Amino acid sequence: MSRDKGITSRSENYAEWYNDLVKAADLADNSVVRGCMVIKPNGYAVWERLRDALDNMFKDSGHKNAYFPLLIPKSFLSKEAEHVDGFAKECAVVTHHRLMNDPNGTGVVVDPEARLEEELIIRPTSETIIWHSYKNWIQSYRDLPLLINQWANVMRWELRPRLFLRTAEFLWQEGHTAHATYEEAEEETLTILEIYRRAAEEWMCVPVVCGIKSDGEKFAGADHTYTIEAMTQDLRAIQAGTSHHLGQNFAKAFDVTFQTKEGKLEHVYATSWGVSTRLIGTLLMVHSDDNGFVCPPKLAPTQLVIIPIGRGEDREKVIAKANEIADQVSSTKWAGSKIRVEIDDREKESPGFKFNYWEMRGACLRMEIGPRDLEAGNCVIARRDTGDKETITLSDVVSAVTQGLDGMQKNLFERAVAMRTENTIRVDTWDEFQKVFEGEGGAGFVVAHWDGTQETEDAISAATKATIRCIPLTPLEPSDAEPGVCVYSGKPSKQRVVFARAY
RNA sequence: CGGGGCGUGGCUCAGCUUGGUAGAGCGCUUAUCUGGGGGGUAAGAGGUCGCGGGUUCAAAUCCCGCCGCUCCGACCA
Repeated sequence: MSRDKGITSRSENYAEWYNDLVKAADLADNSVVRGCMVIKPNGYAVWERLRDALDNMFKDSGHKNAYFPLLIPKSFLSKEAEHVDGFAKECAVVTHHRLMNDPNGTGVVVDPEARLEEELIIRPTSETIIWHSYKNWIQSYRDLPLLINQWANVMRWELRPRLFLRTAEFLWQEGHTAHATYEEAEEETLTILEIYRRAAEEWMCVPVVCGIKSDGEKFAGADHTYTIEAMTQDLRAIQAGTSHHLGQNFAKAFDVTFQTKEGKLEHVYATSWGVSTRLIGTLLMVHSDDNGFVCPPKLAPTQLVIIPIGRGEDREKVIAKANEIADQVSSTKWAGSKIRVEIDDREKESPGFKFNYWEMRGACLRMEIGPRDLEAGNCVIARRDTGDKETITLSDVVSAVTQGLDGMQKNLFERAVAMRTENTIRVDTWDEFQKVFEGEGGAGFVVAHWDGTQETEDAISAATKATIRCIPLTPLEPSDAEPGVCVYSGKPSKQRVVFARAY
């Protein structure tokens, strides 16, 4: 009885599949305002888990949360030259503070009398407003390091929005730290990069390449940028998180100095780092399938769904048993929190409908229990990632569930690693390089030598639409770190870098 | 900013060429049978046809103007 699932298959149209998936999994809607996104409870639940995991790691490494305001004076943006270049083109601007009834008709219009003396921008990122504060917060070396994070929304006026991957408004965290030395700031950026790697790999089951961005791809206003890069099922790269060493650029722009032990006045060194709701998009693109959302157990809103089967007297008995099992399982802890269980006892929907429904929504494990099972003292547990069904005795339910969750968390990561490994290739000639990127879609990670120049990077990108995703911190294979010759220019190259088409 | 496409129940769309009482599927409500991979039957509810003007006895349909959305291109820590 396989019917149209309502989700376009990945092979048919990957972009369409993604859109269908977000809808079918009930994660988010487009808002009436282009580019803005309504995050629905099922989607927000995933974000909350991820946010909590990250927040704990930030706190454990000495960071404190604070909150800086949404609106920034327009003049602040231009204090750091590269920064304004990077963001000016995508800023929403507040020009007025009042509306009035339309004198010529119905509705309201902007009151021309209420123009702001200085226009405000809605933060595209908060460096400027934060460094304005830091100037007053920091006087002595004793005030350092200053380790602050904030959870906030930001707005970048995107012309080509896609739910979660690129929206005009998005949720994120942005860390902003100040340090006495370059080296300390460097250590901070790498500490955070490691936290991002762990969030991706240990929570999201998404393997990432940790690396440094080329100058062309670094953050506007940074000295250098570190990144974690993941590979999606359509073989593109996606930048999942960045950590920037800002040098003294912002300290100089906002005149943030501190007095050293020796009594000298010096500019502080800064970092900033962020991950956003784009991580949800990354998660979807890496694991989900043609039946819907596949969610790593640690992040899943529903880890076990129980579907009671049967009618009349049977139904009552089965539901009673289901509740008993749900209580037992949900009082058990897995990976540090109580197992999230739901019983789908809706009467009208058929069992088959519910199977599909929960698969779309990303439930990790499904328990089917009916009159036949009750008599035999059994139930059936199915796993979302593999589709495997197993009959188990009721006394083993708790261990079967925890093993199922363990197995799925492990399998998703291993599967993603395998996909990445299969689609990472080494290329040494320009002919071959171009051939790999023929056509429109992703072509995996291409690990090739690069002469280190911006001109070459631009030329390669213009010819193939592939960009340098990063220079890996740890070579993917030991030989990647050996010198060679640039795949494009033939000039000397220190090591191989990762090229890909990117989101 | 350039080029295409589309606006009709909650959703997806048909109807428009050739003007004549607004339709289908899905979803929703109620009843009933059903139930281990998207069930069946029956009865219902729900629409100023994007907005404004024009032509006409009569406009979802023809004409003019506007608005909105969307796709492609350009752009994008």
